[in-house]
Amino acid sequence: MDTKEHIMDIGMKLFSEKGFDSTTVRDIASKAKVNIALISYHFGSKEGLLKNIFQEKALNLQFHIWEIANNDELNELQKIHKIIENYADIIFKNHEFHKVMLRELFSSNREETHSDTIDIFSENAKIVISVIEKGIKKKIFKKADPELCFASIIGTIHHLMHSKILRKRIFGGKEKKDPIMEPSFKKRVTKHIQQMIENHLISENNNK
Amino acid sequence: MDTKEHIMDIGMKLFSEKGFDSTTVRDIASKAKVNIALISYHFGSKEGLLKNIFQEKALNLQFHIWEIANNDELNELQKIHKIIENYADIIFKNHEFHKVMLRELFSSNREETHSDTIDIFSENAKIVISVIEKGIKKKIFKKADPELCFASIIGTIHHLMHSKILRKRIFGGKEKKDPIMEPSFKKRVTKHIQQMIENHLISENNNK
DNA sequence: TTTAATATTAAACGAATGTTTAATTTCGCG
DNA sequence: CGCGAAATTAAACATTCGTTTAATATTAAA
Repeated sequence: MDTKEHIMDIGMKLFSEKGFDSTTVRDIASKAKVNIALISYHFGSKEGLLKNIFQEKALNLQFHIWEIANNDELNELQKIHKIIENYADIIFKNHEFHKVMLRELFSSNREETHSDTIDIFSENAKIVISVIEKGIKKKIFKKADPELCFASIIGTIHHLMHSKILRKRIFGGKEKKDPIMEPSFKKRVTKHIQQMIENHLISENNNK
Repeated sequence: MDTKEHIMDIGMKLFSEKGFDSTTVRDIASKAKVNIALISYHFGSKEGLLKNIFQEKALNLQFHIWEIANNDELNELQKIHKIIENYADIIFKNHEFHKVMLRELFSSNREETHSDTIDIFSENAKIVISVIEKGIKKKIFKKADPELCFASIIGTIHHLMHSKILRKRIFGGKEKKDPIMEPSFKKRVTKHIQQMIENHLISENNNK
């Protein structure tokens, strides 16, 4: 049973690096040092492996946004801050699987994983957007574009997750090493997005 | 010679929809209603077709960021605004090819197009970042994270470009149609990013 | 019209893909 | 130990992929 987990681990890594279609079962088998047939044996098929990975890893990627949005002890600004922190936490922690998910979101080659991902994303989007809308209604926030605020929050994180090379080049310092594992980088990203969104939603600088 | 252009057009559309690896030469040939052999005949190979598309379309995607950054008649805030407008203009106008480029950026399966894209992106990044840094030095901008500001600008646009389905769901209104061709949508995106970045870089709300 | 280069076609090619088969090994349990 | 189920293996499988071939059609110039 250890083999199954091992294959899923290697598979996820390769899928996140090269994409599902460009990863062959022979790639996975050789890197995992198991026989090719084991992928079909354990998961039915290559796509079955992907679905298994989704089923197991998607649980780790549950954003508890709904709970934050419905926490009466927080005002809307605090909610947005918490949501941003939560997003960054979870995505950084699961960045490999998250990249697999993003790929499934952006291509529609496999219907099931594609629509699963869409559901997760648009569900979260709706919640965040409604929090911003409520903040605007309460006049805690000034007028803004809630849908695009969400796009900026999630888009910033995605952009940093997506390309390891760009990340190294721009944030890796002189040694050009990948900063994604450093806690300071996650903090830096979180703080930037929080400040940017707060400045945008709160500041008095009401340039129409 | 018309055939060549036609194949490139169909190829770009399919590459942007399904990705290079998942698009077969038979897909392209049947959708373009030409013989399969013509792709190899005209472009040498499937990858040759991609490179040809890059060579032709990348010219349309030249961001004139350098010119904006070195325009002495603009202050740093105006430069940033113009750069954002320029980005949105060009990417919206070439969103299909831009998606192909993003895919090449995010996967490293084809060395040439991959590194080409990296160069374009990191070059632009450096220019935008240096403009923000200069603005901070001049005290036009308050302290901020220039690298992450760039990530937010480009990440917001990318996020909107990348998934047609999410775009329809969130911005398509009740009919759920793709807003990407509507000029009002581009304006809306441009204005949002400009305001957000301005609020972030200018506002007096100096939290932290 | 003739001719040679170019463009297009149908068919086949070899290589690589995901999957299956059948034999073998490993393992848990009486 | 002995036995049956599960795991693993090597080999072959059919299919699909990008590409090539050789024949035909089209074009443009002499």
